[in-house]
Amino acid sequence: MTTLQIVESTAAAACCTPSGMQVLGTEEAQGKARLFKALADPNRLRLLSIVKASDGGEACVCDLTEPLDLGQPTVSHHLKILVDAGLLHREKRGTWAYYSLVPGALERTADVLSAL
Amino acid sequence: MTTLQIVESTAAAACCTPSGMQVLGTEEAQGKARLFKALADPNRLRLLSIVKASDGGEACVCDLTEPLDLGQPTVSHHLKILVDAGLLHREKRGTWAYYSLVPGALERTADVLSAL
DNA sequence: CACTCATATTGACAGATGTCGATATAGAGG
DNA sequence: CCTCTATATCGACATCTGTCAATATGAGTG
Repeated sequence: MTTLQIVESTAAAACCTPSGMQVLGTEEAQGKARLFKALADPNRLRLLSIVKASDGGEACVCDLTEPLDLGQPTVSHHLKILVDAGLLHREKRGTWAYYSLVPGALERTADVLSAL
Repeated sequence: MTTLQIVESTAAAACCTPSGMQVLGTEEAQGKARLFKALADPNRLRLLSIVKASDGGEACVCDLTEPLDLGQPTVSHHLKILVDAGLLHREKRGTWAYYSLVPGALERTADVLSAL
């Protein structure tokens, strides 16, 4: 039975683990779980994938409804979750809403795993 | 409106995206979502973190119950989910069950994100 | 075998989540 | 102003999920 030190980085930036054995604190874990919750749905993964592969790196809702075979309200709902998670960026131009990957967001999420 | 090619890698290994614009297929997305589902809980993230930081890279249930402030059945339940997701390895020695990170599993999961 | 300790499984239940249909909002064009 | 068209929000519903208490399993020990 080893004693582990629990680290709660109160502020946002959880950078460069100092040293010693440290473990995710409750608050940190909640924040990171929120990120993975956003990724924990096949349709949302496909949304990210389609947006990433789209011309110009952006897509509007009407481009996303058909390939997912979901209703428009459902797609809007998933997009909102991805935006709230900081993974997608939303820009309204005229009647259309264009969604694009937040630069580096996926990479930062990947780093969370390596840094676990 | 751009036409995107949907790729369904029937077999397991989804390596080296050939070229062109490609998008996660339904089946692939489900499999990958299952992975992230396992990570989409703060207590499971803490479990991974504690196991990783533990002496010898392994911990038994009794080491994990207290820091999480959860009942033993609940911890067992979370551990099972992580094992089923291929993230943790379970080895029974005597009365105790020792859990350890599956080597490279977190890194492979991180790669899924970059490869989205 | 009887007893204990560590872990797993079961059943129940509250709360979260994904989906849809209906409706609201809001910009573009007549 | 009225009408499209694109998107967002709302309300409802079935399903999934995290948690616990109770119980089962199974190894070690007297």
